[in-house]
Amino acid sequence: MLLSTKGEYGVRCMLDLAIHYGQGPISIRDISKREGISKNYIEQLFVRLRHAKLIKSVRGPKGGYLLISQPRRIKIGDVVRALEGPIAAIRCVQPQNSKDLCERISTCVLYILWKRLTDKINEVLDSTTLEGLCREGMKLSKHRLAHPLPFQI
Amino acid sequence: MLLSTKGEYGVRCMLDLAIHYGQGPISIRDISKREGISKNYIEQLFVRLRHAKLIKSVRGPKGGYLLISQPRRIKIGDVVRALEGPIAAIRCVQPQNSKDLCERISTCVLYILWKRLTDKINEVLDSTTLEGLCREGMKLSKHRLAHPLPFQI
DNA sequence: ACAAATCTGACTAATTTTGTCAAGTATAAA
DNA sequence: TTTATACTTGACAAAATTAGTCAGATTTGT
Ligand code: FES
Ligand code: FES
Repeated sequence: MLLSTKGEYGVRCMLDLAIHYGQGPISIRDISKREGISKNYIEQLFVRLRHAKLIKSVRGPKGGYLLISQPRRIKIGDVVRALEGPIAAIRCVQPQNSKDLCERISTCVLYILWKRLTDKINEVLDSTTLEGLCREGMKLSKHRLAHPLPFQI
Repeated sequence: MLLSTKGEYGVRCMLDLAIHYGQGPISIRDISKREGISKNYIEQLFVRLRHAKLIKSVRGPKGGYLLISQPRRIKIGDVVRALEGPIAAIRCVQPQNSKDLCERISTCVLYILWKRLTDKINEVLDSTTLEGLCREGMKLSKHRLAHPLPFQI
């Protein structure tokens, strides 16, 4: 699997924030209820997202989290990378420490393949924004008017 | 990371077999030396590859492993899936057991994204064959004639 | 018989994942 | 000013996965 629950849940939470964009701070408690993800775990994810400057926090009562910029400006790739670290097919394409380095990169035919795959993955993730997902979701929900929310997550 | 060392090393070994295709059985000992991967670990990987009918074995002295079909017939996707199981962006796209299932698939806007990403990944992996890699490798080695092998792994 | 090789299953240390928990700090509202 | 709300931080830990290792059994060419 490319993503762990960190990435999966984190993107879900960011989409939740995007849906409620412009409505003031959204509390973790509310997100937790809607998405069915543990409050404590969301806190952990939001540490990373805040550190990556994708969200900001408001403390105190009526506080919560907000997207730091418009949903149209936030690429899913940014969210995923903030949560999971660099996305790559194998280690040597995005080396994190010295032991990830291959010495034969310049002549390695497989490196070319893994690099091509890595680029494709990031391309897909970076060609989708939170706003794009919101729009797709609204289109989906038009076909199922019974549902109370604008669309399901 | 999309692939663990199982996938990374396994593809390396399969490419090694492809390079020596038509030269009779190749022993794990030789592959281990060339690729710098533990003999014991390669044995484990080859269990999966044999079970997936990608390689066959010849026992006894002068024995070893051979590709079961021509390098042009073997897609990297087949190799990777044999080693790592189904390749997917997140669990619910290729559910392995009941707890991987999401109940909201039909209305989930994120499922659409993860599915698109998963398809793209498999598309890249399935559009490359072992022969393709061999050819690319030979092209690379033409530019570095000093090297003893046809090309480096 | 012997040696070269595959084959099998058990075992394990290290790491990552998937969280939980407790004790803080900041602040808006009463 | 008090209080309740909500973010913040760091520690902790069970479970799963990764990345192998190892011992022994089996097969077979010479
Ligand atoms: S696998 Fe890293 S350079 Fe070949
Ligand atoms: S994440 Fe599985 S259906 Fe939405």
